[in-house]
Amino acid sequence: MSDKKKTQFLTEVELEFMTRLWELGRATVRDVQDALAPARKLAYTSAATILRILEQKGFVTSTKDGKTFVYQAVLSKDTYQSRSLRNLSEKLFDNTPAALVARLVDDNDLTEETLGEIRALIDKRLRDDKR
Amino acid sequence: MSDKKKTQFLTEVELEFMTRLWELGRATVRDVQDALAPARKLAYTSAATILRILEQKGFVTSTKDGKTFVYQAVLSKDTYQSRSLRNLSEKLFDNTPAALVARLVDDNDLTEETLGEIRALIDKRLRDDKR
DNA sequence: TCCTTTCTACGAAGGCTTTCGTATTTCTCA
DNA sequence: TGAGAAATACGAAAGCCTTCGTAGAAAGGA
Repeated sequence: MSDKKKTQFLTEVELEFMTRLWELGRATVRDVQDALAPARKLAYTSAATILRILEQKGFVTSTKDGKTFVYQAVLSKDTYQSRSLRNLSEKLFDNTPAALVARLVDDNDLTEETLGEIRALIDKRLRDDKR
Repeated sequence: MSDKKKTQFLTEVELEFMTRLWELGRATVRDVQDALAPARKLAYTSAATILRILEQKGFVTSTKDGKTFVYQAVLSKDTYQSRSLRNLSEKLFDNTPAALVARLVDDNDLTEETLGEIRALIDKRLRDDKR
């Protein structure tokens, strides 16, 4: 009666929590709460609720250690990054990844160094494909 | 008493409408409704409500043509693309655009042709920067 | 003119998100 | 063993999103 698997994407707060879980690996409610930004004062029960919801949605699993739940991400960060990029490309760039990169590199904030890194990535991928 | 300017991002349906407006330029409620996918049956009043909300949020403006409102995007698609990419990079890629591109090019769906296009874009940008 | 069509204005319903409080259970150790 | 600390379970409140219906205004033709 759990995963209805309707929602493919994380809400704002859910992403915040998943980010902590991706960093921490296995973590309790307390661990995650402590890992939030210091300014982010969230009641313990609120943190517990978010993790319970994430489990209902199938994004994390829990095992019990004594009386305490230990949570772990099921959805990997890599997978979610890919999913998010595919979605953005589809919804905002006519399913044209090159257009997405074009917009990214047009951004004035990008340093020449970053651009160089990006080109190196592409070159490597093109070389690897050749094999 | 309008733009509270809290929300920087469009909701799902708002993006759907903005996409039509970006394509149409100036458009009435009826125009936008007609431009939606045929399978997407949305009541006329629903479409009118969405456009009214978009105006409240400052994403579009309207002028009156007779008794009818004509809407037009204030937020450009380019701007919104940049904003969305910056947000994704920040929230999911540790503010590292190169990591975003790395994930994109690791995606198996990308053809060699697309990769070539992307590299050309980077090269052009690097060349332009030199001047 | 007045009837019909088309539009705007507005509110309400239902669902989801975020936050938290209360009640209950479980563990620990003095 | 029993009191206190810490965890879970659950629901409620407030706010936003999406959809639509009703009411009323505006326009135009028979």
